[in-house]
Amino acid sequence: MSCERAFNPALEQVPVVVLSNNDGCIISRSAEAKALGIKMGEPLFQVKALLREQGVQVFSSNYALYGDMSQRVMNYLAAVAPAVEIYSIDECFLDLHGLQRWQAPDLTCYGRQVQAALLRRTHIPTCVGLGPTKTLAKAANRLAKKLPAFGGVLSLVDESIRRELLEQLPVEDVWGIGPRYGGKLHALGIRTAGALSRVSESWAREQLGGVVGARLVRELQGLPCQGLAPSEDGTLARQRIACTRTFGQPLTGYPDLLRAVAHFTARAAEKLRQQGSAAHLLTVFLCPGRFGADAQPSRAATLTLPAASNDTGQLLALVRAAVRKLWRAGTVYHKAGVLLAGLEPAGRQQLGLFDDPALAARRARLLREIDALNQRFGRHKVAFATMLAPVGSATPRWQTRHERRSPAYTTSWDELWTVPAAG
DNA sequence: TCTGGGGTCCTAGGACCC
DNA sequence: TCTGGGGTCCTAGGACCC
Repeated sequence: MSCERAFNPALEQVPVVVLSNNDGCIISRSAEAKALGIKMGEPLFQVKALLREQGVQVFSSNYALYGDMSQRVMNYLAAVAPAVEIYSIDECFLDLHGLQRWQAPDLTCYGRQVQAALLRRTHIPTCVGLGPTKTLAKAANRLAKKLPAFGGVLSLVDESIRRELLEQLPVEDVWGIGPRYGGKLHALGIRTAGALSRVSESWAREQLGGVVGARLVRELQGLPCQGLAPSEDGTLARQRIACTRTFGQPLTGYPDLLRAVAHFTARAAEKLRQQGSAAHLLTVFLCPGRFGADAQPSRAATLTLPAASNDTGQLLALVRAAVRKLWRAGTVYHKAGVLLAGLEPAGRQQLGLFDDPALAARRARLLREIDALNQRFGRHKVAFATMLAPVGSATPRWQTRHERRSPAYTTSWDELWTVPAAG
């Protein structure tokens, strides 16, 4: 929502929401939209009337824009902190050990400077939470968002402040307490983060899933149990890579389904190569409807590759076999996906007895070139034949709906932001 | 009556996160 | 009519090994 606002001043101070893929659910809301009672994750069709009545501005998600804006924010943070861990598209942990200029009581000033600089550079508003553990930093961030008096920056480094403020944080707002544990804790009389920080380790182990609960409580007490996940560029190497989509319109035909799954495979393989991995396991699944009368369980097939691969062509050969096995005539499919697991660093695969190392090197080079072309000219401009529909056919029906998407202001020459002339 | 004591690997399921 | 798409970690249990 903040990315939309950054390029469209007319969205300031009015209710704005952003939709999930396929324009299905609401996944981001401005404060004004929250105040109208619109909930996170709510299906669009259930609130359509309310949105119209209240004049809420509605956007399809625009990941080209959000991803690029996220990178700008993360790049700045990486420049001002000794180490960073990019936790999600809109969150980042900074390790401040070794930060020379700023010491404990001043860390809030540091937080304010970072917050102000981000707003100036990217127009993205942020909240900063500081603490001796990740869990306390998250708690501080949550409180900074909830209590306007702090101006979006709060430190829980000081113990007496911590004791006081953790009492004001509902236990279900603690990082790692979801709906299940939240309900359980309330039933057991633990209602705030402060109360949770005072339970014994053995009690935490018993009630909150073993070692996970024990770590959570220790972190609340200020004893670090999770370090920064190390990686050079701040991104985490994934252990699994998936690409799954609900289709724009349901599919029944085998060729349509195969083309859709082939696209997901190509995308998953790109992500795999991007992080320098190769996969041993490939899962393909096809889902009929999830809702209504003709809802059926999804069918999946997992294949083991003889040698780890990140070669789209090799993966497609297996995917083709899997789809042929899973597909049933007459079933209406709403969603499909590809999952890659058993990842290892690429290029370390044992060559089979009859594999030709020179050929493998040429394949790798070919894939690098294809990735570079698609990076420059647009996703899947160069594609494998399995992905393609006959020449001249209409837009594939499986493609995601995004009827209210804003322009890719920062990543496409054709959609650059234009500044209205003064006067 | 009496029935060892270690391991590993994999999968499914449950909890959580954004 | 219409319901997203990614991820993580842990535990228990089964199959198998010596």
